[in-house]
Amino acid sequence: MLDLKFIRQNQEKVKEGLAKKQVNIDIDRLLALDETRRESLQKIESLRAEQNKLGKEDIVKAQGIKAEIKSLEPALADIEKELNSLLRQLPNLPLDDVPVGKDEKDNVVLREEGKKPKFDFEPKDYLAISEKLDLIDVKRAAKVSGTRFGYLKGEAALLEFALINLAFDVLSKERFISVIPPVMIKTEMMEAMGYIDTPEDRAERYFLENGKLVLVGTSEQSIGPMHQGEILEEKDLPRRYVAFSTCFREEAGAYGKDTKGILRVHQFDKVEMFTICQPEKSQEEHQLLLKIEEKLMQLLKLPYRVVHLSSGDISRPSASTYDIETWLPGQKEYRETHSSSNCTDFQARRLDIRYRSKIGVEYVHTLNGTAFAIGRMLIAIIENYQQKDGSIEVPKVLQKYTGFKRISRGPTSRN
RNA sequence: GGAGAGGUGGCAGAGUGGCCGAAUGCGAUGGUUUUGAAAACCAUUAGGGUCGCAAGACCCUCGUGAGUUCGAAUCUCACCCUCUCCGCCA
Repeated sequence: MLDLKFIRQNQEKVKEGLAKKQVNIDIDRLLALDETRRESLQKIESLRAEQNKLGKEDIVKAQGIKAEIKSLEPALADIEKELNSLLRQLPNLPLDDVPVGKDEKDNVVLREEGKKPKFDFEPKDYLAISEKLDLIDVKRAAKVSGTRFGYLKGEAALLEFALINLAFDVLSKERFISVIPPVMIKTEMMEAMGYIDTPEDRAERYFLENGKLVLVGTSEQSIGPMHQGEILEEKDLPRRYVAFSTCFREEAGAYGKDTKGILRVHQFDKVEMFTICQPEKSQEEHQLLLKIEEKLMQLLKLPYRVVHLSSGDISRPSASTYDIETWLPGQKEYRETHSSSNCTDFQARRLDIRYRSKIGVEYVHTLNGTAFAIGRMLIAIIENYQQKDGSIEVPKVLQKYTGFKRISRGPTSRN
């Protein structure tokens, strides 16, 4: 949510920002409503003041004022309803350094890092490799759950635990607080996080039958509301969390896209970072999250590139987003594996998370970033670490967690 | 799932129709004292909104929402949450 006062005082800036985000909302209508609201409010408040002053001195007159207030209130309520609904529809505005553009085609590649592996054979696609080694079973998953599901089996399952352990080890050292959060949250919390404001957004969520709960699409949605309604002390900031959770996504807008394998599935596990900080520190914090993501990639020795998303491609709550795309030699392209966003005070306003500084009480900024999205990391590891003989080498940093160095057919093969 | 108790400021806790945005204690902040600290003492200390250049004035908020009343933390209803006991259960 944007600050109404800010909108009032920066009309052109807001309109510009909305245009950059490819969103069309009538700001003039919003401002007109705001104007009427304040007029109406003044009238009602002065009546109330009069009523309060009267006390029990003139009960008949007080009754008259009461009736008058009652007659004015419905109009105000209507105005506020429309005003709030308009306010809710506004996305966060992009920061100044965000590349202006329509969609993902306008994203800007900032840099490429790591060495792409060289093969003296034609590298295979992760599905082909993992089918042979019986690591990923999408056929049986389709039988049991439908399309866009998968079973991770054998070493793939163990590799997931290794990745989780690596992420938690690295992030604990950075003083992140480890969390395993609920994956079902109240719809009002999902709303406060800014993920069900539009019909398209709603279609992406799994709402539970009881109507009160919704499955998270990322643990960010569960961690953010932890501090809902709280006023934090400045000395407790930044507050950094690392959370592991399963994530659930309808992938409603993705018909026909990435239908094979486990690149885009309804359910996957993810280690996610979420931090809360002072407004003036959020850009720096965003760089920290990105740096940690890159560090994790470097530990795995995976080739990747960093992309600054264009204004038209970033999510509603975000003011600036960097993606990390990892090189997949089997598919000969970079695919998104990480995403980190600075949501500034957008979520904090709706969640009502503030902090107390010397100057006063102010809204915090919230940020989130992927540590590891497990499925996609498995894909990246399998394709980058594949060997000529069809086996997969385990990245060195993970070996101490897995206990094995190579995944190949042999005594471990299963049915 | 059944029975009972309860939700008040940063925390603890009083308050059962106007004198209450709210006693008291703790904490926090500033000050006095001290070589420094502690202790003691003094002062300040909820959030939001409207108007205003400002000083300030006024309005709203005691889990949430509706209601009764000239007037609600206090009475009524609904909902949410927490705790205790019983049942069930990984």
